[in-house]
Amino acid sequence: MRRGSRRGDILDAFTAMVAERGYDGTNFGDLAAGLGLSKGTIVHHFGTKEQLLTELHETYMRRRLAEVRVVWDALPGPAQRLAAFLHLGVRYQVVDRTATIAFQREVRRFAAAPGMETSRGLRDEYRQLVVSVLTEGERTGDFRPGDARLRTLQLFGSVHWMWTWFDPAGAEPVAAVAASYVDTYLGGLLADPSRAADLADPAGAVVAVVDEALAAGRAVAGLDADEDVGPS
Amino acid sequence: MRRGSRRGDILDAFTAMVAERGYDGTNFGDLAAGLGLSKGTIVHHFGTKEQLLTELHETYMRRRLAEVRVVWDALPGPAQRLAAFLHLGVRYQVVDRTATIAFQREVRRFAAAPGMETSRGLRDEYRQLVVSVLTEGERTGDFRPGDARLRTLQLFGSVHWMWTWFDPAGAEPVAAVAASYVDTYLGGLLADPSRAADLADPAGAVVAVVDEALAAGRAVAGLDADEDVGPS
DNA sequence: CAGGGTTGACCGTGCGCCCGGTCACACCGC
DNA sequence: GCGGTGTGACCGGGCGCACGGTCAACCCTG
Repeated sequence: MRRGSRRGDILDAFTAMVAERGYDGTNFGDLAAGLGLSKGTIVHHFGTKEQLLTELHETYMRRRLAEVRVVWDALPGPAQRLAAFLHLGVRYQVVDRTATIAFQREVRRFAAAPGMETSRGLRDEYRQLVVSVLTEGERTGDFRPGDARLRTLQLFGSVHWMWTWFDPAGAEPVAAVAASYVDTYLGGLLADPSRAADLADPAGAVVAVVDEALAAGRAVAGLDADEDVGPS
Repeated sequence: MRRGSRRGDILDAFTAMVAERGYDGTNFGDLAAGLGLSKGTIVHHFGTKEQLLTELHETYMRRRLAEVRVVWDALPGPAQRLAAFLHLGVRYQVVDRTATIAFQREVRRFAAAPGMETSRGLRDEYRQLVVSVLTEGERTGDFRPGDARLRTLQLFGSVHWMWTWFDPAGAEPVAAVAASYVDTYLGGLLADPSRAADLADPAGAVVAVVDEALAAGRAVAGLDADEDVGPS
């Protein structure tokens, strides 16, 4: 609505194209053609292709951190918090799908790129939150002792791999995937594994908070519907 | 040492470059320069860049399936087999590192590409083995009931994400990572979680078989040392 | 001398980015 | 109200380059 709606359109289209084709496969020509404007206009707004990517990454991570803040405040215990993180991670395959794919498919490649310091900082912040939840849970005795960093990376891996196979139009609903992941993962961590079922339950308290966080996030972003962009 | 040493050299160099820069970042010019020959020679041997990638993928998957066959024969129970799969998956970050990174960093992108049918078939075969181990283990009562496919994908995810962060020269030895992953994952699956520690143990029976399988695989490939190629 | 291995000049294409310029509009003193 | 001045979105052609791939000729080796 404001000045710069054009800018937003360009970033959105860029995001969609990166999700479909990857960064290298995305070019100004097709992007401009799809938007009905010229290559020069895109350059005018963003300067370089790299800048487009930087903004994509930063806005993405900021949305994620905002959501985490909500669950963090609403859920006290480390077990609930960890379960919520996992539920959230899985939900991104549907909630903010296009951006999620665009972001996840090549994160590693751009992690060390110049100009990406900010977004890398945000990612570190996110990861650190999970690590601290794990160490906290070990301290309280909720979790069996173990390496918090490795466990974090194990969790991140399963979530970051999802864009690879998950089909939002498929038979398997996201909630079911999240439930399965939480059940298995938390089952392996909890000192009392019988608690896992409750934390995984799609109708349980944890998921209720997760839904709330996602709704809040969508409100901030301006309720952009998540279209069904499938990567190629 | 290998038949068509020239061809082998080119494929090895290609693999190393893809691991470092990705497929798009890999070009004939640099590749040829690095090998001390001309672009034309590479084209003469392989025809297209795509062909290089196809061979990389197929040889990679064949090596992996050969290893799996060894553990499959040596280990009877589903719990042991599953643990061995995970140990193997983690070990690839060191054993066949360069090829592993070249393979994993963009698998998804080329999954549906024409000419990749064979390698995709091999990947399906590999995945199906894990799924069948999981269903078998559920039948025998070793594992708690759950969705075998989702659990497989969860496992694959954590393993496929490793190239992203694992540093073979770092303080954390692979065996420790594997132990942690197995302990957590199997702990979440087993009807009797106390069995997990034994399956994860780096000095245990499962790992012994895994080592054997990897040694056998390396013998077939012609004992190429695994250099420390770090992705960028 | 046959034929595979190798060369290096060359081609066509696609892409990121630049740049001179148009146009609509807001703001100004008069 | 009106000419003048500035601003910023947008255009579109094109430069320069890098890359995948071609090709005709050369050089060994058996």
